[in-house]
Amino acid sequence: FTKPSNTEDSGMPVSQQDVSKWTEECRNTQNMETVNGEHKTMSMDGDNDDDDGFNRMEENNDDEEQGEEGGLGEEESLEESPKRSGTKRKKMTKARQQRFKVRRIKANERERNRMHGLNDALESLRKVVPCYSNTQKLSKIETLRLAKNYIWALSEILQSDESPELMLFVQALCQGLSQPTTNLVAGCLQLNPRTFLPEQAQDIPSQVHQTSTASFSLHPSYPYPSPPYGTMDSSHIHHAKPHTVDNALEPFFETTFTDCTSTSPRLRILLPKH
DNA sequence: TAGGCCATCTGGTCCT
DNA sequence: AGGACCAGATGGCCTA
Repeated sequence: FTKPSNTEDSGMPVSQQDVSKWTEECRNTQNMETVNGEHKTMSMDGDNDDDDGFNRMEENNDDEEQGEEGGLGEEESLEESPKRSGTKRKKMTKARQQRFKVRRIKANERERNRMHGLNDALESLRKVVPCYSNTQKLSKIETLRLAKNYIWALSEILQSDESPELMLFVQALCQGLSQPTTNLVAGCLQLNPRTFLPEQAQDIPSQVHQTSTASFSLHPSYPYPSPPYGTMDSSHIHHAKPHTVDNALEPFFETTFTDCTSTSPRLRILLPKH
């Protein structure tokens, strides 16, 4: 996290005392916008007419006659169509300004905590998805995509009586993933990504597809758009370290991944005991 | 330097 | 009224 430039060394307020501290700081530094000419608050409409909360708070400190009118929700009348024009703007008393600041700071803290919780959950997901690595962390989007593929692949296994083809299992795992993540998966499984990438599908012997009982061919209702994101970062190939016993897949397989290089290997799935 | 990823702030909306 | 959730905006960091 990089704190706003005008917060200097105070850091972000994370506690109640920080709230009051930062509130005072905001009062002294006008707002986050132009103290040093660098850090601007967001103006969604781009009109830059000090229509955001902090600026609203600063504009009418001397106006006390407006009254409370029932609280903070009215600092901006929603039914006022020209509310962004800057012509009609509710003026705020000092008390309302102060409450607005505190409320916003508290909301920011809640939002931070919420996102931290989300990230924690994502990290937990990374650990149970194939190819967990402390050094080469999957991005959020790739983690979600891989998890989705993983769930789908495992569900296919459950519906099948026979153990799946490793190659097709990995192929299913990597559907829709970026090249770097595919390489990472391959590295974790000690496979050559060329052997299962969709564009190299013709390299796979046809009998591999046909002998597969747990078909991991593309799911009919399973769109796999080419990832428009991410660079085809070859560094992932270099950084990808083959995982063996500490891999997240290990609990599900009897064999280690060093066995995966054998011809047409079959996975032996250990289904969870109920 | 551009692009990807990320954390944070923010305002809006919905729900309790 | 206040909290949760969401999406847009912004800027920092990293890497090719």
